[in-house]
Amino acid sequence: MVSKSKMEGSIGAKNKRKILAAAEKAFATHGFKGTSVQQIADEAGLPKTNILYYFKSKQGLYVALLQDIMSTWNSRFDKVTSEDDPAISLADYIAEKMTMSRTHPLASKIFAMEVLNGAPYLNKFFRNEHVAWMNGRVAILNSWIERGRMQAVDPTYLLFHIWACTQHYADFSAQIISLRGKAMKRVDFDEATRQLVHLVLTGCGLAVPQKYQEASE
Amino acid sequence: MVSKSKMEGSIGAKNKRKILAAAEKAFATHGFKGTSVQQIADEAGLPKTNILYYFKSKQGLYVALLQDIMSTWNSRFDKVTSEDDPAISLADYIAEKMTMSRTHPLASKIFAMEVLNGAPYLNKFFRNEHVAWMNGRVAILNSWIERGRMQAVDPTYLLFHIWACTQHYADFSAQIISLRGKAMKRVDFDEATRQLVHLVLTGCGLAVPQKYQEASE
DNA sequence: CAAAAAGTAGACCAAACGGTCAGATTTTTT
DNA sequence: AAAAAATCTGACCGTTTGGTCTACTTTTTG
Repeated sequence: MVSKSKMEGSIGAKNKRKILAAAEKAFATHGFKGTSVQQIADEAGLPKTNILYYFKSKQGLYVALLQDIMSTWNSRFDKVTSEDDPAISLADYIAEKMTMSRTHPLASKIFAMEVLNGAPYLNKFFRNEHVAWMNGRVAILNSWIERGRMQAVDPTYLLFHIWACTQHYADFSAQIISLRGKAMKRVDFDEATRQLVHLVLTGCGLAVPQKYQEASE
Repeated sequence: MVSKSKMEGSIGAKNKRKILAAAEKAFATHGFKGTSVQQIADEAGLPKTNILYYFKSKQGLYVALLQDIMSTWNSRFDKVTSEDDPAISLADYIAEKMTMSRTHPLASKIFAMEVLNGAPYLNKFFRNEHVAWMNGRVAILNSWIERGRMQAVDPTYLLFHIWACTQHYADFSAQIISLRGKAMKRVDFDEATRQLVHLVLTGCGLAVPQKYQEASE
């Protein structure tokens, strides 16, 4: 029989997940310094000492949370090739990122705060995996451009702009809610996605795929 | 003779400016909670007690800084009318906001952090002046659309996307520097501006004005 | 079932922090 | 020059915080 002390469903693993969820909520709302271990403990329904038991320190918990967040940021766009259709690939990527902002806004906010503060814990990740990812995607975009499948825009800036717009809906939700007078519902996200897909694809000289033209998919 | 105790160049006014500049730097780098009054004092070259003398409290200083920042965010776009040219008006607005991100990145970061944390000190501003500004600009954009001077895009989402992209260059500079391998210089900002103007204007069915097509203005 | 490992929990501590206070010094006004 | 206002400064204080230590309980293992 498999040892239970290292299983997924063990007490330890369950509590770790509970703590990470509580920490995500607290850090996203008050920042790293603005969050006390006690707050996370209350949110998780556990005594403070237990948090320090499962994670060596507050910083250790934060780093673990950051890694947890980054590991969920995989996308179908990671595996797109020069043979794929530019319009559909980009539109789907934008839609995917918009869904992320709608379903995981806290993760986006924590990432944003980390980068705002100079990304002290992400700089290594940026310089390694992230640069490699970027180079790969830029190469694909350039190959599309060379083959005349899309207009000659700068791939790097294009990706920056896609990230900026999609993440904006999670990171700046407070401003968006104030200005709209109401929160963004599912249908609003769908409409924003269509607007953004139209903006980006038209801006790249691409036709907007059918499913992003009227009703949502 | 005018009383000197209330003049611009008086000791008090000069120190207040010095403190605000130091606070901007510190808050942008470490957040509100992450910044100690002592750090601001050191940065300003003044004893800690003086900071509390000029501003009642740390929070009072933060609010004063926030107001100071918001008061510098005026734009020529505020006064654009239905008679103006959509392409030039939007392109100039984008260029203006990009310049802001290049010359005042700290202000942008503090604003971003405030909104990320739910905008507790800006909600009133959002619900009043900001909503009024928004309504006015949306009306102008809609009038352009009605007259067939630009494509029928949603003005609200369009403005969100412009803000997202332009502010991204200030707020996410750490990520951008890591991915590019080097900081954004003046010429890089000019290129990014051209790319963004092209994306947005083309996406709105507008022709890109001459001065945003090749070399910078 | 007994030993070991994992998890729970209260008491406690040193450091950091925001803020106060009283008094000294400088600048401005009359 | 004297009074008044503004500015400066060190000493000090109550609170909060991250983290440790120790002891107890539960769960897992052999």
